[in-house]
Amino acid sequence: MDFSIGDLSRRTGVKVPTIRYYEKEGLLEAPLRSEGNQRRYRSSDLERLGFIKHCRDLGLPMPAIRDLIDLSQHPDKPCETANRIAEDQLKAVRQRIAHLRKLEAELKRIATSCEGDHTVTECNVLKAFGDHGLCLQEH
Amino acid sequence: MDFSIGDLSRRTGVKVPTIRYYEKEGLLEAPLRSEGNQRRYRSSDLERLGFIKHCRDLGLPMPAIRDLIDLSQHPDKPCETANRIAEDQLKAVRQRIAHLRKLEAELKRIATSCEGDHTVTECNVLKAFGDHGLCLQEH
DNA sequence: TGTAATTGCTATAGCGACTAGAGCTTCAAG
DNA sequence: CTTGAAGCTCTAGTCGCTATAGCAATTACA
Repeated sequence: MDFSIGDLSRRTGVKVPTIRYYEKEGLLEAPLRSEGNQRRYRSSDLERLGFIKHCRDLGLPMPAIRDLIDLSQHPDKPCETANRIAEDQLKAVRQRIAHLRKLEAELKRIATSCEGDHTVTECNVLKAFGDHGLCLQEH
Repeated sequence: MDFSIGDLSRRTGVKVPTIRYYEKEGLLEAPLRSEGNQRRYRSSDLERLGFIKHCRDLGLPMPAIRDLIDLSQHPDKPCETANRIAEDQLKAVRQRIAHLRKLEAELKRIATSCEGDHTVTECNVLKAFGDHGLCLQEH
């Protein structure tokens, strides 16, 4: 019913300094302290931190997480904002995948352009790194 | 035959402060200066900056670019290092794609979990963001 | 109860790769 | 010759942590 910051860390997989950082940034509320000034958390904090962790794992930036937390404090509001955040993040992830796929294609070409042992002067890899014109597509 | 930093910027698409930053970091050599202390570049600098730009566009971190530049200064060395850098980057890109694909799947599920108008209390999107247990796979 | 190991505290600085701003000087065009 | 754009240096900010220093509190075990 009452965890140290280390307990919280072990249970969520979020590192101790990161937990303190989240508190400073206002994602976690400042908890009560022990007589010796150490943080003492309750299970609601554990839940909150788990929420944050999952969101971070999904790639949400901290302002988006803040918005979601604010939203969850107002149970009667419509949940459009949550939907929009999820959709925006999905779009962002898809864009990043598309970009990385292009990079993958170029890097595959570059990495296989230099067969066998060469010296630097004749190295196609170095040439390919230097010359955007050799690329198959924009990236 | 002799460019200002702005010329260099326009020709390569690298922003002016970024060019100065590359110089500070040793990726670009410090160029000669005009009488009024402004940087004057030659076409070799243009080439070098183009190389750096292309590498950055391909996602190479600056230390890898430094290694490639060092390598290109020693034309007689074997080009293994260049090959390794290209392969490492290709591997890294593929890993990131794999990770983002998992995120994409989860976010798709989350973003479509809440049909129609709800209030926050009944919002499946918020629930899904909070609960890793609902995920279809690890991510 | 003593003490040693572990965990906790605050505050500050560093990471990577820029980007923004302040306050000044130089340059190019008309 | 003036005006406005472009250049200069230096510092600080971005994001999401992570590391370090130098302490204080807690816990485990003898």
